[in-house]
Amino acid sequence: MASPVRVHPDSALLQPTRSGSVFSESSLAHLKREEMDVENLELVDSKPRLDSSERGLTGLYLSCFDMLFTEEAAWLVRVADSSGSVSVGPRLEPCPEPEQCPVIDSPGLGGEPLSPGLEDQVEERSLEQVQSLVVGEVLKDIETACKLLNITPDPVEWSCGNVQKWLLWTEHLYRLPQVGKAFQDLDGKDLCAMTEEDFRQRSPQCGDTLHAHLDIWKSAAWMKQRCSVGESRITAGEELWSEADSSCSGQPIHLWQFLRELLLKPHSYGRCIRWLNKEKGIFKIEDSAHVARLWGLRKNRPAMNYDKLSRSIRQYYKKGIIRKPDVSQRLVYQFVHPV
DNA sequence: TAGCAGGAATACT
DNA sequence: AGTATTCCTGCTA
Repeated sequence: MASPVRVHPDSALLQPTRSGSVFSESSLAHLKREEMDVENLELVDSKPRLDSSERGLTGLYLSCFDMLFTEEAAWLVRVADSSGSVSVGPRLEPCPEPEQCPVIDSPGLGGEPLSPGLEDQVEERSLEQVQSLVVGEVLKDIETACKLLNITPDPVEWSCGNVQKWLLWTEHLYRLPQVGKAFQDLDGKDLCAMTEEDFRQRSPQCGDTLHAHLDIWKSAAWMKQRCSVGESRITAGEELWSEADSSCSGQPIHLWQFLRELLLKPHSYGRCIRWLNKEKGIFKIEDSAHVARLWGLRKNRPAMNYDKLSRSIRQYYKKGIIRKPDVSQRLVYQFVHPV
C-alpha cells in the first residue's frame, strides 16, 4: 500500500514517549496495520529520491516525487475537476536542504557487545531516532499535501471544498474507495468534531482509516501551533536554549544554533554529529568535513572547512557558549548550558 | 596528519 | 559592534 510514512512493526515504537510524540497511538497504530512491512528501517534516506533504481528499497515513505510526477498527474486533474479550484503548479522543487546522512547512527553495530545498561541507552536512543524520523516524515508529507492542494495544515480551517480535496487526496494516497459524497456537506470544523464512530457511520469501509489520518493532521496542526506560541512567548534569555528552529526566524543563524539543529535531528545527521551526553551537552563531531560542508552550505561559504569551523567554535570559549569537556577529546565539545 | 589553541586582520550584517 | 571567516604559528596526539 502506498503511504508517505511507514512505521516499524514493533508496536513499542508507536507508544508515546517522554520525548513527546503527539501522534496518537491509535492513529499511528492504524498506519502500522496498513503497511507494516519494513524491516530494514536504518537503511532509509529521509529525502525523496527520483532515481528509479532506488525506489525498490524498502523505504520509510513513498517519495512525494513519486506521487507528484507519475500517476498523480491524472489524479490532480480529477481533484481540479472536483473542486474547481486547485492549482497544481508550481511544481514542487526538490528541497534545497543540505545533503543528509542516509543512515541512522547505530553505535555498537559491528563492534563489541554492549553492556546491558549501554544497550538500554542505545535502544532508547534508537527508538527516539525512529520516532523523530517518523514524525518528521509525517510533517513533511502534510506540508507537501498542503502545497499541492492549496489548503491550510489545520483541518479546523478547511472549507467544504478543502475537505473534499483532502478526502480525495487521502483516498488516492491510501488506495481507499471514494467516499467523498458521504462527507460532502461537512467543513473542517464539522469534520474535526466527528468521532471515529461518526466516521464509520458515514463510511463503514474506511471511516476508521480516514479518522486516523485526520487525527494525524490535527496533531500536526497542534504541534505547529504550540511551536509558534512558544516562539512568541520566549524571552531573549530563554531564546538561546529554546527549541525554536532558527531556520524560521529570519535572523542569521549562529554556529552553535546550527550545531544544535543537527544534534536535534539524529535521524538525518547522527552520522556526522551526535550527542555523547545530551544531559551535559557533550557532543562529538563524527565527520568533521561533512559538518563543515553543511555549515558552509548554510552560510553560503563554499570554502568552509573544519579548520575554520573549529576556529569559530573556539571563539565560543570566551563567550561561555561552548567549551571543551573536562576530559578533552578530539572533536568533542560541550555546550556550557545544556538543554 | 589531523586536530587544537589562540592572535590578528578582515568581512559581513 | 558583534560575529564569523580567513590566515597564521605553534603545539600535541
